[in-house]
Formats: sequence, C-alpha cells, structure tokens
Amino acid sequence: MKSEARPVEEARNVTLKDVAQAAGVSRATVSLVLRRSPLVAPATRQHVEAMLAAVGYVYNRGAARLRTGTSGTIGLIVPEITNPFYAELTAGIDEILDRAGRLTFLANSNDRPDRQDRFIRRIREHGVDGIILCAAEGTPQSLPAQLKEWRLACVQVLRSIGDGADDFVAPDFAAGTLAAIDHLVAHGHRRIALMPSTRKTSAARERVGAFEAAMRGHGLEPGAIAPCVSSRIAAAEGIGRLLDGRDRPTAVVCHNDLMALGAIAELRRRGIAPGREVSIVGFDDIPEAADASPALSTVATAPLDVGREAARLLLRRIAAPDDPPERILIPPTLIVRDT
Amino acid sequence: MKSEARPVEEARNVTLKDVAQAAGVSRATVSLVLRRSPLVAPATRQHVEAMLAAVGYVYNRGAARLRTGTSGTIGLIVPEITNPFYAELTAGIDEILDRAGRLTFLANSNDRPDRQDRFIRRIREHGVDGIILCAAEGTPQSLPAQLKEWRLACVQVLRSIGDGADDFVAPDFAAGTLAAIDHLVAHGHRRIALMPSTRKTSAARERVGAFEAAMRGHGLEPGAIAPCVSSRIAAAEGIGRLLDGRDRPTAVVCHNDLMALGAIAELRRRGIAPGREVSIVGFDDIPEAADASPALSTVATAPLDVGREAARLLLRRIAAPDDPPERILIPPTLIVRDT
DNA sequence: ACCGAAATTTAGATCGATCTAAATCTGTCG
DNA sequence: CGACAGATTTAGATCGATCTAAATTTCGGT
Repeated sequence: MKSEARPVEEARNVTLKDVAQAAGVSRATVSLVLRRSPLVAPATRQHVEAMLAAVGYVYNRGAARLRTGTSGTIGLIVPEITNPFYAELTAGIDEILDRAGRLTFLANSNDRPDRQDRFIRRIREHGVDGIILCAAEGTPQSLPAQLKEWRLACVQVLRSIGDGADDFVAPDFAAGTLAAIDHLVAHGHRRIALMPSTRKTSAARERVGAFEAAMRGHGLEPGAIAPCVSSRIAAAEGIGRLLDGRDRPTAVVCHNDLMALGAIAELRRRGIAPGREVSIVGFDDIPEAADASPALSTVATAPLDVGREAARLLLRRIAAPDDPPERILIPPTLIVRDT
Repeated sequence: MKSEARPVEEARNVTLKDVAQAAGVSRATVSLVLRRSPLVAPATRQHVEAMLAAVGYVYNRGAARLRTGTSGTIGLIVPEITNPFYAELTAGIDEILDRAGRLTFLANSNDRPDRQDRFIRRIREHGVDGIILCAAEGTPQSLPAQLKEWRLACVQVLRSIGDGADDFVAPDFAAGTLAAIDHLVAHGHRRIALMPSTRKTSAARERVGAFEAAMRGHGLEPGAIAPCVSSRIAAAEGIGRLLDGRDRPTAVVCHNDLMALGAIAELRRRGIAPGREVSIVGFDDIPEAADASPALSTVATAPLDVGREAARLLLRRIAAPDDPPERILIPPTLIVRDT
C-alpha cells in the first residue's frame, strides 16, 4: 500500500453504511430501524438508534425516492401570495401538511400560465406526490386531464377548470351570494347590483349565476352586473358608474372586501351614507373589514378552513388515487355589520 | 416457468435509458445533451432532443442529486405568512429563485422554534442547497453556527440572531426610526414616544436603540418606550396608557402600520385629532396605510426588495460558500401623509 | 493509405437508500 | 440430539442520474 499524504478529508455525508459500520450490523437492518419495521429485535433497534444519533446521520430522502417512488413533497400554486386570502389559505395548507410530515413547494404564478407551467415541470422533476392548484387565469381547460395522465394527484382550490369532475375545494360562493341577497331583500332592498371581478374564473361566474337566481327567486329583476378589476380604485370608479346610471341601486354586493372598501370610500366622497342610503356587502372578511368605519358587512369565506380541507383531501387522494373525486364546498357565513 | 396472467402493466417512468434506446445512443450521451454540454455533435444533439420530447421524458432531479450533491431547492422559513409584510417578502424571494430555476420549500413557523427545527430537519433530508431564515422568537443563538457546521448556506432576514457575523438582509430599521424622529422634531415635536413590538427580536431592539440615539442627537430626552403586542387592539390599549400617563407625548412612532392604525382608532375614539394634536408614524407602508383616513404617515420598508436581495445573496453564497458574509440594509423611505 | 490529434461517444462504477430472497439464529419438542 | 418453525439479519440487485477513463470516429496533412 502506497503511503501518501491524504488530502484534507472532504466532509463526506454520513450514510446508512456508516451507521451500519458503527453499529456492527448491515445496511438493511439500519434501514429497517429507520422505517420502524417490527422485524428488528428490540435490543438491536435501541443500539442502532443510539448510533444514529451519535454519528449525526441525516436521512437522504432523495435516495429513498429512487426506490420507493414517493418523495413526501407536494406543490402549491397560488395566483398571488400577497393577497391576504391566499396567504391564509397557504397557512391552512401548511399546517396540515406539516402535521402529515410533508414538505410544500410554493409557487406564486402571478396569474400567468407560463410561470405556472414552468413550475409544474419543475416539481414533476422533483417527483412531488401531489399538487394543490388555484389555476392561473387563462390556463387551458385540459390541464387537469393532463395531470391525471401524468398520475399526479391534484386538488383544485377556489377556481375550477376542466370538466368539473375533479377534486375541488372552495368556499360556497353561490350560497354566500344567496345569503347576502336574502339579507338585503329582507331589509327592503329591491334594486340590488353585483360587482364581480373581471377575471374569467369559476369564482366570478358562480357569483353571477347565484345572483341572478337569487333575485328571480325573490320575484325581482336582477340589477346591474358591473364587472370590475379587483382593486380599491377600480371599485370606486365602478360604483361611480352604477350611481350615475339610471335605476341607481340601493345595495351592491362586491366580489371581495377590497372592492367593497373602495366602493365605500367613493360613497363617502359623494356624501352618501354607506349602510343607510346605499348598502354594501363584501366577500372574505379580511381583518380590515371589522376594523374599518363604518365596519363592513361581508360574507366570511374561511380561507384557513378551505386550505385545511384542501390539504386533507389531497392526502386522501394520494393514499387512494382511484377513489372517486370529491367536491367540497365550505359554507360561508354572512357577517352583518354597519354597511 | 409458471404461466400466469400478467397484472396490468405498472406505468414505469420514462428514464434516460429509454431515451437512449429510442435515439440509438448511450445513456451518457443523453445525459450530456440534457446538461447542454458542448461535447456532443450538433446533429446528435438535435436528434436526441427530438426523442426527449417524443417519449415525454421527465428529468429525475432526485437521482441527479445523488451524484451531484446539489438539489436546486432552497428552504424559506417565515414566522407568519399571513402577515402582509412576509407575504410580500415571500413574493420577492419567489420571483428571484424562480428566475434562477430553483424551487422553494415554504414553512410557516408561527414563531415556534420547535416547528422551525422540524422543518430544518426535513429540508436537510431533502438536501436543500440553502435556506432563508427569519428566525422564530426564542431560537437559540447557536443556530447559525450549527447550520454552518452542516454546510448549509443561510441568509437571515429581518431578525438577526447569532454573533452578527452572518449573511443578513433587512430594512434599515435604525435609519427609518431616525428619519421619523428627525421629521417629527423638525415639525416642533419635543415629547416623542416609541411603541415597539414586545417580541424580543433584533428588529425591535434596533428601533429602541435608534430612537434613543436620535432623541439625544437632538438634545432631547427620549420619551416613553411602551412595548406592545403587534395587533390593532393591543396598540389601542397601549397608546391609551401613554395618553393617560403624565408627560403625554405629542407624537408616537409605532413598530408597524397595524399598530399605528390601532393607535389612530383609539385617538379618534377619544376625540383627539390624529396628525394635529398627536402625530402617529407607522412602519411598513401596507396598502391600507395610504387608503385609510386620515392617511397614515409611515416608514416604507420595501419588503419585496428585501426578499429579492435576500434571494440574490443566497444564490451568491451557494455559489461561493467561503466568501465573507454580507449584511445588506435596504434603505427605507419616510412617507409623510396626514398623521 | 496512414498517422496523430481532436472531436465524439460510451461502458461501467457510483451516489444512498429499499427490496427480495435467502441465510442465520433462536427456542421448542419428540 | 436433530428437526423445524418462527424470528432476525443480511447480501446483492436496483432505482435513475453523473462521472471517469477509455474507446471510437473524424479529419487534415503527408
């Protein structure tokens, strides 16, 4: 054997083999210990576990995935993480997946299908076990079928694309809209308008459908439907047009609280008392809603719960890929405040 | 050999080997094509690339990591994703890492060191190349050293723990506090109070230090320092105590906009005009700040930029682990509005 | 046609886990 | 004591990529 100065030892990873060596058993046995197999004798297990800790072993999940085909990770795609609604949703998902011992890849698609596609390709390379998707506007309807073909479990949230026969979790926007209309009608309103988002998503379409149905259900003609970009300023302009038009509405149901707050600001600018002369109802119940003055009446959509349910459903689907799809609608609550 | 009905063919993954077979070359060649090596002949490259697309090949990054030791992923730990500041920060980080072709594991620590530890263990198992950390309150000061020992690149954001000699990116809270005090003093205020967060983080300590220094710099006695939990309600109570005490301040600098808004609400409740009788300055410039009435004066801390810089620094550190650490402070902007 | 250098391509080992099938080690019982 | 069942343990192949070192091809120049 040649005697040569050994170069500075490159800090090699501690592997199963090292642990096995230290414990005086085979790699296979250590592997069994790691996976809590009942096969190993209690004494052996204890000894191996001690060694595991002693040598500072770190499990290499990538190597394991190579054999088992499962990575313990999932991907989450949201259109806009800075929107408080999605932030809450994310928190709910994170909570459940953390508890299940899984890790989450996060992507912010900015509602751009190209970013979304890129992200999907990348997480496939990483072998995610499933994906929670709030599809970017403009996503081809074929995506869910595509994912199924790739055998990638997928739960959609909030916005539904495809043939409607896939796993899906969302607040029940229709029920929320209905509750808002019922409440307004019960308080004497007859000319009610809807201000949905301009986004062409199922979340917007559903509100429009429910609005028309609810109004007809009360024997009323549906009032103006004024789609509007989701921002305070745009909503202020939007309600301005409604107020200037003929048949000025006495109540407006807005797509979300942000828009509702913008609308209220415009009412006050015009000297119209929100809640007295014109009622405004929002959606989401963001923290600011309760705190604003006047406090905003709104349909609370429990994003945390939506997130939790979506995560649970995904875990179920990963465990049983061939079970029939589920559609879970989280019932919202109408919160009546001052407006 | 027993003749038995073969079970439905398990859809095996398409691998390098399959592509090689289809293209009539060796696995090694396909691998070179994938990594855009200049070694392969242009004609071969084209042919292989065509096959790659034709058979629907998906790169297996886990397998690659086994040899290369690098995974192309990083971990992001924030204390509270539902806080708009962290949501923006996350968006900035996501933007840069996406561009760099990397994936982000997200964890919401809820400011609990145990969750944080669990997450760190998991992402180590997945072989992340680095981590962006906003340490949970109560994290041991030894964590950065520990990470270094594990050879895990780490950039801290917002809150700094350890010996202060590690990579760190944050808004310059001290400069922001100074700017706020300067502005208030220039407008005639003499009795100025500070309402920092009760969290024992560097972000809070820094504000306190800068506050005292700035006041002394103007030849003034620092006013009351009233630590307060970061919420609207708590801030309302907090400012209540300041107003009831002797030496009632004429201006209060709050830890963030949320608290500032809570304080303003309390002022109005007491019939005190914000901005006239008592001035309030917040931190962060959340969207609501500009929109509130009266509009909130605040120190804008550009979380998106902080996120981007942190991501860029991490990429640099991963590329050059032994370069000296950097501390990057993003200069904030004082935005003077009505309060 | 042949040589050597440069340009391409490839066989086979390797990363760190799991899996299969077989080996070894108990303890019990006739 | 020897056989046998049940309990443990293990050797060696394998997952899908990369890397090394060597083999093969191409090509200009004589």
